[in-house]
Amino acid sequence: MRIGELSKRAGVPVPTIKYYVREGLIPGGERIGPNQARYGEEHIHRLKLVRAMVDVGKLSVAATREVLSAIDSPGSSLHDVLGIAQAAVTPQVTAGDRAVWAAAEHEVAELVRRRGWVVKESNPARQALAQLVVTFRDLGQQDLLAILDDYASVAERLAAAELAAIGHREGVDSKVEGAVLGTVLGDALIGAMRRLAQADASHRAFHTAVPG
Amino acid sequence: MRIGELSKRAGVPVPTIKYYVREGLIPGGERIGPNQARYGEEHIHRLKLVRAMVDVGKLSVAATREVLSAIDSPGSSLHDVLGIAQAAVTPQVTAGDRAVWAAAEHEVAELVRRRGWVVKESNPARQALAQLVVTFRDLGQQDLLAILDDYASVAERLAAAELAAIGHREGVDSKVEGAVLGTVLGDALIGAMRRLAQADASHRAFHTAVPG
DNA sequence: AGAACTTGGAGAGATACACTATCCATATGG
DNA sequence: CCATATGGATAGTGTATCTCTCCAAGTTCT
Repeated sequence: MRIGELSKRAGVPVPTIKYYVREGLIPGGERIGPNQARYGEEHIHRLKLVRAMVDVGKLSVAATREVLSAIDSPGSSLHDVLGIAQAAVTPQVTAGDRAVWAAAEHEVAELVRRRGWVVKESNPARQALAQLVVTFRDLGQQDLLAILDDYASVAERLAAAELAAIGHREGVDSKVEGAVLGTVLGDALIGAMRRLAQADASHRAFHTAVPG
Repeated sequence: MRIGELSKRAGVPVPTIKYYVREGLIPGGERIGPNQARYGEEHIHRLKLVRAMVDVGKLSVAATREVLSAIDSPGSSLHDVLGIAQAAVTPQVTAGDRAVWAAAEHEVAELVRRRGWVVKESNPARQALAQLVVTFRDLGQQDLLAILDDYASVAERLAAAELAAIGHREGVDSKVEGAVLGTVLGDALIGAMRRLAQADASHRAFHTAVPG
């Protein structure tokens, strides 16, 4: 198939496909002439994958490229690919006050220890969580930090469920893709779900309690 | 205090403060002359609030303005403010295939019914979730949708914990701010937590299982 | 008092990102 | 055969978030 058909079937404009090829997100077509190339089904899937990460998962094009190249690299394990995907979706934090920051990092380390989690010191999610802790404190919302453990136990359950679902699959490639998509799209998924549950909880608390 | 001191104490550059005032995120100082204005402690807090939403919560300046004006408006209830905050953090979806889309929306409605949740038809989280469902399907990851109910029950628990924590507070303003920050920063919080738990789960599954 | 600096306000410029548009020398297809 | 499509490269667009510059009017230092 040529680029026009690829564009139609994947629902992506031709110039955008060219852009993605330039940026290294998808491989170019198989060259069959000086200005002709052929594309296959795998290009369609790859294109959908890119759109899922960029549009739905809100990854930048650069982050998407990193995740995809991790998926592509043949030598890396599922665990490694997951680490790269996590790094790509975790925003870098902006540093703040030294002492406050150190305290927050220690608090995160303490939580990890309490849970019995094995997490590398270098995992960027540590800093991300520490920044949240600092932010809540700084805004006088320290009482909300009491539910950190609720978040932790819930996260544990989600991770287990996700990994179990992926474990049922056959083939490493399929597992890798599932794990990465779980990481990238899972944020949006739990976010949307949280909002539905929150709307319901808020409804219960503030409407049914006030009859007439 | 003048703008220079405000800048130092809040950790925000002077031009950025001016920009935020222009954009209506923070009120201007109390005018005490043709080119003099005075700022108070409340400006510091407001500025920190803005930075938390923009930097940590990744809200756009426009979305931040909407959330803040909801907080400011005296007539609205906690439930209303929560709805506005939710709308601000929920990304608008890009439409796709009609039939597939309707099926996904129905699936979401079914989940909501199964859970016994009371959620408005207009809640944007419905579309967001439907888009996720469509995306997973489109990528051949429909088996991952089996854990939707896990996500739902977990979300329920989080919403309850959050509302309970806020319920302990005194004063409506304090509750409102807590609820909004829970909504806006909660996404980042569960995201970071999920990554830590996932790293641990992945470690367990793929490292301890392979001795030597 | 005079010099140097700061302020408020507004418009212009800078930077980054993710596309789009244009061009042109080939190919293709009805 | 000739309008249309293609691949590849370069340039341009739109959006968002600052950041810079300017100026007249204060303020602070000495």
